[in-house]
Amino acid sequence: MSIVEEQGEVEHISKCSECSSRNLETDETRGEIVCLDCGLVIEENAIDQGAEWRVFSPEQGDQRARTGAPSTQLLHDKGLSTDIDWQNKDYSGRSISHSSRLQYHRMRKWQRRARITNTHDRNLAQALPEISRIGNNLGMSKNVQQEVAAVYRKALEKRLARGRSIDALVAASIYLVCNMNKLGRTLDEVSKSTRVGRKELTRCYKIIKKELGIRLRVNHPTDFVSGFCSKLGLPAVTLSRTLEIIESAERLELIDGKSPTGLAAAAIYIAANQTDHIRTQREIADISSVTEVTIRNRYKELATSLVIKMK
DNA sequence: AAGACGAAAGTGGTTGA
DNA sequence: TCAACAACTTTCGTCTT
Repeated sequence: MSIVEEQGEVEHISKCSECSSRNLETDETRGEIVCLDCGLVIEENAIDQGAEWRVFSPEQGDQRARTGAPSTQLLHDKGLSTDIDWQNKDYSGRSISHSSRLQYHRMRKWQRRARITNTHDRNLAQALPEISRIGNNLGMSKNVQQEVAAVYRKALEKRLARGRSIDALVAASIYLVCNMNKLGRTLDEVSKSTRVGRKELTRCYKIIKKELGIRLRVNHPTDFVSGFCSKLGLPAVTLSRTLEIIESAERLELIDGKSPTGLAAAAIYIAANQTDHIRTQREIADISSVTEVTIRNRYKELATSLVIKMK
């Protein structure tokens, strides 16, 4: 047995809690662990605990290892500033004299002040914890949160914070990164967990996207399918049937101009019906942020074009 | 009674002049 | 900047199971 196995990995998930299958897949950009047999999302905010560099031999490991935590976008100074220890001890652990103590006290005070100097830093110091908080709330991995922080920094450099609330800019950065990584988070989800209204959110989102010159592929219905199926507790058969339906819809050019969430919801409605895991239009509407009416219209359209008979 | 259906009116976003 | 337009939502009465 190797050393790694002996130590064991804390809380390592090896089995699906639903069907006990060991056929699991880890999606690191999404921060999700998914069961390939029943489609259940077992872990939503998995954190990538590995090192960010790769090692092919023990010597390389020694060479590449370094002291301190890796630099992070999630601290306003990227975790690179100096800390003055709070204990009044010298390097060998002995207490220091009264006059030195006063001197260190003054140094600590100025160090604290010097860290956050300008409005730029102050803004970051407020925004970055917010990104972590909301990111965790939405089940985003640390990697993705870092990406959000990087986008936010760029937005700040372009002076986009002028006259806008920090909250709105944070929310927009989050939504943008979600779209960049095809994480399938809806506008509503982001809006709800950030206290930023839809209108303000889309406004900021567009501005950042334009100013940073970010081009995105338009959201595709398939981006939402696994998330929706999981929320509805649907098995893998239904999931794959849904994907088939969307694929054929795409061939018949029924996709363009329609909302991807609506299409995903309708395809799921049909697939659930066909695979005997029936869900009502209401149930699907609730989790997909589209109305029953839209699901109805879409699924009627799909059913007639694809010649599908419902039970 | 629950779920599905469809009509009608209203809303917000996109496009093109 | 404004009007036209398609997609979508809300609301509500009716039908089906």
